[in-house]
Amino acid sequence: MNIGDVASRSGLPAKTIRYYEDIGLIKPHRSANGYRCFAESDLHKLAFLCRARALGFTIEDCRTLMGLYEDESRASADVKQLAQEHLAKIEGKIADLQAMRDTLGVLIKGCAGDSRPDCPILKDLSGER
Amino acid sequence: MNIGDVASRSGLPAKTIRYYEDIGLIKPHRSANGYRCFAESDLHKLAFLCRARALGFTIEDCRTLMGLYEDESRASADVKQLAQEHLAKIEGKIADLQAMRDTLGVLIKGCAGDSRPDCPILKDLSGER
DNA sequence: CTTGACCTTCCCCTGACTGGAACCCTCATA
DNA sequence: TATGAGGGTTCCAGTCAGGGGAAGGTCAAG
Repeated sequence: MNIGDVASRSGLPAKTIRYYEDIGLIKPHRSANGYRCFAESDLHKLAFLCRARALGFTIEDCRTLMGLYEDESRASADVKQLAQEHLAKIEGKIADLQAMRDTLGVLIKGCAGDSRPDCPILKDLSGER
Repeated sequence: MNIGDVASRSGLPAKTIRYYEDIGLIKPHRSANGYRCFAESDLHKLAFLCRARALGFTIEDCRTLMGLYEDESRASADVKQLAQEHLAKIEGKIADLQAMRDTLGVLIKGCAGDSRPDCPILKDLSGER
């Protein structure tokens, strides 16, 4: 398969696939004309990466996960720990964003949103209370 | 004030303050020795920026917000609209992260987390069902 | 033979900083 | 007077995960 084929079948842009080769996540062969030549196993890896990235794992996490996936003698505890640490980070981000949302919601609610200049949003940002 | 003073009083690292000058958000004067020389109004702006960034506004949003803050004839509707657009983005991010959290939570729950290799997390990532 | 779709490498760009090197300024102390 | 600590300055490079686009090679169809 050429890169366009694996791109459409894996759901990843060709640019991203080249980048993943660059950083050593996949190692496709080359045809005589210099084109990358992807095996089914490469496609499988790319789909794996696509799903892991969609779950928010970093590239380095993905590298580790692929290593665990290919290691027949892995312990599921190692995978679970990685996933739990990632989950904790996601929950931290959610909490941060929710705090922003709550503050912003209050400010927006208090703002008339008309043609007058008086605005509690700017008042808050400027430190007035 | 020197940069160290405004850094501790505004809550922003000195590096960040230099960066904000670089991109034109603030324009401190210079002393004879070449040091940046900050007025109270600069400190006020930096604190404004610090709070706006903490609410997740982008630098470009902050630039707009500062402009509105300094424009005595602004309409609060303009501020409100910016804030509402930002709120919508935050809510989108929260929804994305919650979806990740939920999926990840299910996978983690199903993983024994012991020394055996069998792992539903890897199974899911690899596309098996 | 040409056209258009595909592929290649290469380099720069993103946001919002952060780290570090190399150097300058000021003040207190030995 | 030398020196050392603790400010400050500029500039360069790196972060993360790719995206955009240029310049050029390859291939199948008409």
